[in-house]
Amino acid sequence: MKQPKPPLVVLTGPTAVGKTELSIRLAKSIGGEIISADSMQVYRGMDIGTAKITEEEKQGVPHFLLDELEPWEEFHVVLFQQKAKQYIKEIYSRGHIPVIVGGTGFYIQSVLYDIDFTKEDGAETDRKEKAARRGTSALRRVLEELAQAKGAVWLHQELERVDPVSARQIHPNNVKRVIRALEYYQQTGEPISVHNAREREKESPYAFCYFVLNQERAVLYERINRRIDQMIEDGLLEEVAGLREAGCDRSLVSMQGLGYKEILAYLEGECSLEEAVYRLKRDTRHFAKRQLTWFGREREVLWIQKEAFPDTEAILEFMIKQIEERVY
RNA sequence: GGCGACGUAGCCAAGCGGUAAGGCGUGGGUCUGCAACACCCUGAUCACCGGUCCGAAUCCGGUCGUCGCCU
Repeated sequence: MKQPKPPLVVLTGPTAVGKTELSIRLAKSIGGEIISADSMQVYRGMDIGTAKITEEEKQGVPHFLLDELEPWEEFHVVLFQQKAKQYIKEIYSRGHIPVIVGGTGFYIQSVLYDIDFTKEDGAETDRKEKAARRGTSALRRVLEELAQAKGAVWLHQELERVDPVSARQIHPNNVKRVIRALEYYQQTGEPISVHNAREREKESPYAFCYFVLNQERAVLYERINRRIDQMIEDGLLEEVAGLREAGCDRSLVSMQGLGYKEILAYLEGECSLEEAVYRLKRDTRHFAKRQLTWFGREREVLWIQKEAFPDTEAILEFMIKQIEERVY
């Protein structure tokens, strides 16, 4: 007799496609509680630039992983996964269905396939460094310095030596990933390519529905452009200026978020406001495109092409039907 | 009407006789502890016609177009 898998609903899609609004309607009709899978909305005080849902818009639906950290705290997949799993458990205990909503595909993947991040001891050994250096491990720092001093090609050759499979998969210029692979190998003695291959085979522990809301590219881009103009009107400049006064600078992961790094560049006199807005729009469009490629390679995804439905009601109906078939 | 400048991919733009740099945008892709990150791939025969030359985007002539100045 096999245990029935617990239910899980995922609603994602490129930025500005309209996930938030739909998520509330969905959660209300299936008795769901929402877990945000968004690497920037976890931060307090970053509201306008992340297009965070307001209290009012939540309409009483519980939300998690929103406003849980200060902008100078670190956040990454592993943390996300830990917290999300905890919340999922709690939601089950209330007899509700967890609905993961957000555009960070990597985060979604980490819980959906319960990717194993525990092999490494990095998190332990770094603890004392963490406070000072934003969680950058000593080993990682050494590798970063080596990359700086000896160059990307040299570093890549080091990887070639210990993990030729990864070396072939990671472009030499992608220093960040080369470092990660090297770091993994040095900490575990196992090539990360072996780990990745293993994790990739995993079957999800959940009975899930993975919805990707999408719409015609041109329309989406238009929405993005408009949304950014709106953010400026709503006071994005003030929001970023406030964070800056609070001591946030561009070295913070949070300040690398779209809308923050561009406006910070403007506030620091690096470019005109017009230029900053132009870059922000462009980078956001690029981001949406990258999100779509990501979802395109995920398995078992249910695409919802907006223009194929007459209205939101019809989309909701489709989603509920899918959930009934697959999740219960 | 006259004089001058210019006309290179969707846009910006180098080249100035030897067989088309680069940037941006666009499109595609990678990603398993920084992921709203990082990274990779992606296009033209040079307005048109004729001439000179072994060879022309590059020189000459003409046509068309754009811009500026002048009457």
